[in-house]
Amino acid sequence: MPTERVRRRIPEATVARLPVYLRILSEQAHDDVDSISSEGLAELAGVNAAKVRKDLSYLGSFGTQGVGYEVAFLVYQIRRELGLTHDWPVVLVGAGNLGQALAGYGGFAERGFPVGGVVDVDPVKIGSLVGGVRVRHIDDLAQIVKARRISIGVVATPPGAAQDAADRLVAAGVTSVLNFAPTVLVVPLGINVRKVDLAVELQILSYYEQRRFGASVHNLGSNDSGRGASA
Amino acid sequence: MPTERVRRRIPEATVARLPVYLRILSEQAHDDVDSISSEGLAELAGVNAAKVRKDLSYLGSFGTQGVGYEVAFLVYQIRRELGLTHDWPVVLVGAGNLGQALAGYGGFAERGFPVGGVVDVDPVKIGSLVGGVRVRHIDDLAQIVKARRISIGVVATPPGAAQDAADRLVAAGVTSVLNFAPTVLVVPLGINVRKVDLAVELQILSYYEQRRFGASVHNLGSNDSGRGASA
DNA sequence: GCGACTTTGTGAACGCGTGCACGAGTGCCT
DNA sequence: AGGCACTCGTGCACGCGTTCACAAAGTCGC
Repeated sequence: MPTERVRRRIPEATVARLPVYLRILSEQAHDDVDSISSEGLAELAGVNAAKVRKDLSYLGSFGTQGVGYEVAFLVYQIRRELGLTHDWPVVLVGAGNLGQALAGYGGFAERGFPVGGVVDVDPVKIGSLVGGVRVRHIDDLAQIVKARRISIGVVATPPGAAQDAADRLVAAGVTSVLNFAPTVLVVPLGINVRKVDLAVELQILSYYEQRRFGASVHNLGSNDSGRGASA
Repeated sequence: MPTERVRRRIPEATVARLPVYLRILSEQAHDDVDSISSEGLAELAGVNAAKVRKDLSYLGSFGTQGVGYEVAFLVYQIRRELGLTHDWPVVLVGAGNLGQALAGYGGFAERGFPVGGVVDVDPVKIGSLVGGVRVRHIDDLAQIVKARRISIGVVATPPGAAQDAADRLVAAGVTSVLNFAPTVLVVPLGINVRKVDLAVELQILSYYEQRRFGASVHNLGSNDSGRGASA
């Protein structure tokens, strides 16, 4: 451990939960709560208390036995670990129905991900304002990415154009992609992709709904889909 | 195994992949491909071939050794397993920015999840058309759910109203909830909840972006975020 | 028909994440 | 000062999902 301390690898499952803890803790801080136990945080997050403690232990030993965690300090530590100490401008590819909603959502900038640019291929859309940002041609992508030092791209195109959008984003220098198109993106090694797919989510729900009646009563009783709280 | 054959439990991870397989297979069928190997399907889905075979084996033994799987037949079987042999109308709570985009998206109805109703609390929005559906007051929720036999609800409200929306959905008889609000929903046992949270996804990407530079070069090389294909 | 080739289905090993249980540290009350 | 109640951090065992590897089974060419 020289100047920069060597950080241990954090399990992916834990990384996925940290943002949830962060949001809850931020709310608690806003409500002037200054201390919280793993039990309390666990209940608000809908998970096991032991899991909360183990998750937080990956960041360091920040709790005080007999008391709990100092909310403000935890917020700071999680934000630091998630890299949220500075903004991450994103570039949005696709100014259609979904793209406009995302740009206009506002929750982006608020949480540290301002829309640094919106591009599209459709000449009709270019020049129009979407979420306060002027839509530019997709050929300007590389320029926008470099000028604003953007490393996260959001794909909100129709399925057929998604792979091309991803290719252009990667070519432009983006290293993380959030994909809203119902398409499997193929990207070079080292590029991080996450997907948000409404149809998939609905079809998963459909499976459990169908199973609710299709199987025997015995199965229904032991159905694991009945986790009390979820998010 | 009497009249209805007893179906073995399918792992949650597999259930989450089946919709992806289904989409790819549907595309292949549309392109007049009538046979596909686990290897071929795996490449298109960005996963391991063995995983594809094991996933499909939960549905039954549908492949032919030396040949592969008949695309049309697989499509039928997966659709049946996911409960997609009939439509699942959904009710949308919240006719704001996101709600309108979702209703207008079109991909819902196309994939078997027609918008059977849209409700909101805002008197200004009630009566307006969103995605071809007239917005009604949230007090009509139970009536809509019962009339259309809806079992899936979509929460697209601001965070503060999400829990109330979920409570009303459950009270109205909905048994599956898709939550777009950045809130942990607490629901009774037996109710299935899935979440779609943009901020969480972006923050996860942020973590790996930050880690790309923060840690040592050694860590960078063995960074598991570099999975080649993803979706 | 028969042999070489292809591909499935699955047993088995491995690795990761979850949850339990408990030692150890901290604050509070008497 | 001492005891008690509370809570963290973590070692450990368990279970689930992934991956490998291979026998079984089918196809294709000759």
